[in-house]
Amino acid sequence: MPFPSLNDQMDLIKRGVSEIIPEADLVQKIERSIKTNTPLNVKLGCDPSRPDLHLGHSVVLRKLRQFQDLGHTAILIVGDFTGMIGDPSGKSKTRPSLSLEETRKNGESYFDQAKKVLSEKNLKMIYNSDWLGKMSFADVIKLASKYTVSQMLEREDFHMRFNKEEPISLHEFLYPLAQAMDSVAIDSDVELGGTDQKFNLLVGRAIQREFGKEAQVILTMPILPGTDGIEKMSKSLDNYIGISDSPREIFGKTLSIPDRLMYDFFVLATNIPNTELQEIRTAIESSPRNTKRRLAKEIVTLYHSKEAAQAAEEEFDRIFVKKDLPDEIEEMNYGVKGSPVNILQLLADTKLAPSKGEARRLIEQGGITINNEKISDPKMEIVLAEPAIIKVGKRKFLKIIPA
RNA sequence: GGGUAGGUAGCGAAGUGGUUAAACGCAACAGACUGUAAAUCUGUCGCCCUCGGGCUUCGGAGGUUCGAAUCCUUCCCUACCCA
Repeated sequence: MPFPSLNDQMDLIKRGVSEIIPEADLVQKIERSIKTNTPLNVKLGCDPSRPDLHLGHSVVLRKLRQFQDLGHTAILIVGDFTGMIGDPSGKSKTRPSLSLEETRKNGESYFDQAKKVLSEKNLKMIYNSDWLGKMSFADVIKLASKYTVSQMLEREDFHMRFNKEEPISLHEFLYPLAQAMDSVAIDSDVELGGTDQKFNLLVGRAIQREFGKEAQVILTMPILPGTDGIEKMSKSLDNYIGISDSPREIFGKTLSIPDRLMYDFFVLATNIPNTELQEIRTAIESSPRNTKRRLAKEIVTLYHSKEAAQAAEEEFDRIFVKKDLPDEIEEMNYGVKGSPVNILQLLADTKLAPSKGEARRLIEQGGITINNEKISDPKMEIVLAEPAIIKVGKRKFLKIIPA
C-alpha cells in the first residue's frame, strides 16, 4: 500500500499536537519512508500500573492510530519491567512498585482496551522485560554513566521535589533511562507521549545516539484536563471519562465538563475532521448546550455506537430533565418477602451507603427515594413485597428483589 | 556516625495534658438552582445507637496520669545540615 503524500501525512500528524521535536527530522523520516516504502516505527509506552484507560490516554492512543492509518507501524510497549519502578512523571510522590505478574496482567487489560482505539493490523505489542530483564548490573552501570544527576534534576518534577525536600528514590532516576533503552531496542523512529513525558522522550533521543542509532523524533500531545476542568484527567482524582464506561456515563460525564474545555475535547478526543473544527468553534459560542451534547454523542459513538449515543441522550433527558428512571437498573437479590427491614440496614447491606451513619445522613438530607417516594424517617421499616427501586442521590439506582 | 526538623482523619494543614472526633482548606456526598453530573448557595463529612449518649482514632509498641494527639521510654519512617 503506497503511503499518502508528505503534506497529507503532516496535516493529520500535526492535528492537536503540542510539540514535534525536531519537526525537520520527522519530515526527513517520512520522505525516506515514502521513498523506500518502509513504515516508520512509532512507539508508545504504556504504563501498566493503571490499567483502566480513559479519554486522557486516548489522546495519545488516537495519535498512534493516525500513524497506523497512514501506514506506519505502531509499537505498543508494555512497561512490565519499568512498572516495577513506577514512573514518577508529573507526580509528587514515588509510585508503588508492582510485581512482574501484576504488570503483565495489567498489560493484557491495557491491550484489550487499547484495541478500541488502535487498529490490530499494523500493531505490535512488546513487553520491555524482554530486553531490560536481560541487562546485567554492569550494563546498567554503563547506561547510568551516560547521564548526570544535574541532567536528571532538569526534569521539573524531580527539581520540585528536590527543592521541596521531598524524597526521590535513586531508582526513579533509572526510569527515563530504561524507557530510553526501549527506544534503542525497537529502533524507534517516533515516540509519542503527553507533554509531561517530554523529558523522558528526550532522554530516549540522547541514549539512542549513545548506542549509535538514529535519534527518534518526539511528538507530545497536550494533557487532557479532567471533567473538573482543572486537574489532569485521572482515575485517582475521579475526574475521568473511561473508554470502557457505559454510554450513559460517557454522555453524562461529558456534559459535565466546563464549557471552555469543549473545543479541546473536540480536537483531541473526537474524529471531527479538521475542516469542521472552525464551525465547532462558532457553534460553541452560539449554542453551548447543543454543541456539548454533540460532543458527548461523538464520544459515545466512538466507543459504542451511534444508536447507543442516541439512546444515552434520551435516557439522560429522562433521568435528569423528567426525573424518571433509566433504561437499565442494576438488580440485587435482597431480603425476604414480607419481612420488614430497617431502611438503614438495607442501605448499608446493599452498599448503597458505606455505613449506617452515611445512610442516616442521606435520608436526613432527602437523598433517598424508594419507588419514587421520599424516605424521611431513618427508623422506617421497609416491608418488601415486590421488587423495589431505590434511588440514592440523583443518579444511583438499584432494584432490589426480595426472595 | 553526629545534629536538626518532622510523621495528625482521602489529601494538605492546625492543635502541645481535660471544654478535641480533633480548627481550617481541598476533595467527597446530599439538597436547591441550572442546558449540564459545570458554576453558585446551603447542609453533611470516624463508627454504632441517637433524646441523650456509647465506642475506636492522631507513625508502631509500652509507660506516667483521675485524664494524653499533647509528657516519658523505645522502635520504625522522611527531609535537611555536618562528617
